[in-house]
Amino acid sequence: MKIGVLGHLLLGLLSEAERTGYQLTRDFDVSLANVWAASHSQIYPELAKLEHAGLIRKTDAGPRGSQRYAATDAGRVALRDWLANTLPGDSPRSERMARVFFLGTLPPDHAIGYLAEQVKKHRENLTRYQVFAASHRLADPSTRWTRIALEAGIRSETAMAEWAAWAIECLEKELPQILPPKP
Amino acid sequence: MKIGVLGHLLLGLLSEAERTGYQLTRDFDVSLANVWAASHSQIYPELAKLEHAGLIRKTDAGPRGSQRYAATDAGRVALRDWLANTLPGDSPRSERMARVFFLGTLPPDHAIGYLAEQVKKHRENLTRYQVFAASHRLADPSTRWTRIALEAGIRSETAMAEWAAWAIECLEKELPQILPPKP
DNA sequence: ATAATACATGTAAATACTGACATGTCAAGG
DNA sequence: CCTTGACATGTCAGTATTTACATGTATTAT
Repeated sequence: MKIGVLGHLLLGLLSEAERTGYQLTRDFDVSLANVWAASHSQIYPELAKLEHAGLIRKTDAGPRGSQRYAATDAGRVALRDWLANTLPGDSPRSERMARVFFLGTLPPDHAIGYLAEQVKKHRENLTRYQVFAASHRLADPSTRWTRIALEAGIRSETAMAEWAAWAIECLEKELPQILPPKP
Repeated sequence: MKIGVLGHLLLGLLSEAERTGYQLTRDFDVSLANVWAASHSQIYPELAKLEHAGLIRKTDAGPRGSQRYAATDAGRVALRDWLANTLPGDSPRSERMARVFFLGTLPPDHAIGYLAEQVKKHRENLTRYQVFAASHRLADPSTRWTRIALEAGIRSETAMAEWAAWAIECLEKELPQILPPKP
C-alpha cells in the first residue's frame, strides 16, 4: 500500500485541521490547485486508502452524509518522514509553456494572441494571490507557510506576465510588417 | 484514436526536423523536460500511435535499428489545429512547491535546509538556461521560439531562487532562537 | 411550494505515466 | 579480443489521473 504525492498532501491538510472530503476538494482548489490539482474522484478513493493504512481516521459524521477525517499520529509521522527523508519528484508540468516551443508554426498574429492571453491570465492569478496574501501573515505560525507559498506564486506570476509582455514586444520589433499602419 | 499533449509535442518536434525515437527522448530531456517530461517508454508507443493515425511517417532506417520519423502534412495540420483551436490544460504540477505548504511540520532548520536546496537548484537551472540561451537568437526564426521559452525559464528560475532566499531570510528574522550564536 | 444551487460522496472506464524488465548494436579503449 | 558505454527500441505491471456517470441532502431565493 504505497502512498503517493496526493496522499501526502491530503495528510498535510489533515494534519493542520480536521476536514471532510468535500472540504479537502475545495482546499485543493483554492490553495494547492496551482501546484498540484486533484479532483474529488481522486480524493475520495485516496482517503479510503489513507484510512485503510491507518494514517487518517474518521472523527464525526456531519450534516449531509459528510465524513470528517483527522490525521492519526502514524499519519503525522508518515508526513514528516516524507518531507524529511524523500526527495521531491522533479517533473514540473505546464502545457501552457510547452506550447510556446511550437508557436512558430502559427501565423505571427496568432502567436502574439496566445502570448497576450498568457499576460492576461498571469495578471489575473497575480491579483488573486495578492488578495489572498493579505490575510496570511508571516508572523502567524498558522498562516506562515501558506503565505510563503503564496509569495512564490506572486513572484512567479509577476515574472511570467512580464515575460509574455517582453516576448510580444520582441516579436513586434522583429516583425514590423505585421504591425497595422499607424496614422 | 485521441492524441494527447505528449503526442502533439512529439508532432511539434517532428515538424521542425526528422528525428528518431531516441533523439526525441533526448530532445525532451534537454529542452522540454522542464515543462513536460516524457520517458522513452512513453514516447515509443506514442510514436506508433501517431504513425497509425497518419500524423507522422517513417522515413529511413538508421544504423542500430533506429527509425527516423517525420511529420506528415496531416500531422502539421493537426499540430496547428491543436495550437490554434484548443485551450491548453491548466494543471501545472510541482511537487517541490507543493511541499512548501507543509514545511511548518518540520523543525525550522530542516525547513530552511529545504529552501536552501531550492535556492541551489534554481540557480543551477538558471546557469544551464543561460548557457543554452547564448546559442539561441531571437533574430533567427529557427531558434526564436526556443529562445523565448528559454527566457521564461531564466526569469522563472531567477524569481524562484530569489523567492527561496527571501523565505530563508524571513524565517531567520522570525526565529532568532534557532540562529547559532555568532562570536 | 418549488426550483435552483451548493453541499456531499461515491464508482467506472479510459487514458497517461513511471519504473522495471528485456534485448540487441556499434564504437572506442585497453 | 574483450569490455565498457553510448546508442537504440521495445514491453509490461502497477499507479495516477481525467471524465463521465450516479445519487442524494440541505439551504436559499422566488
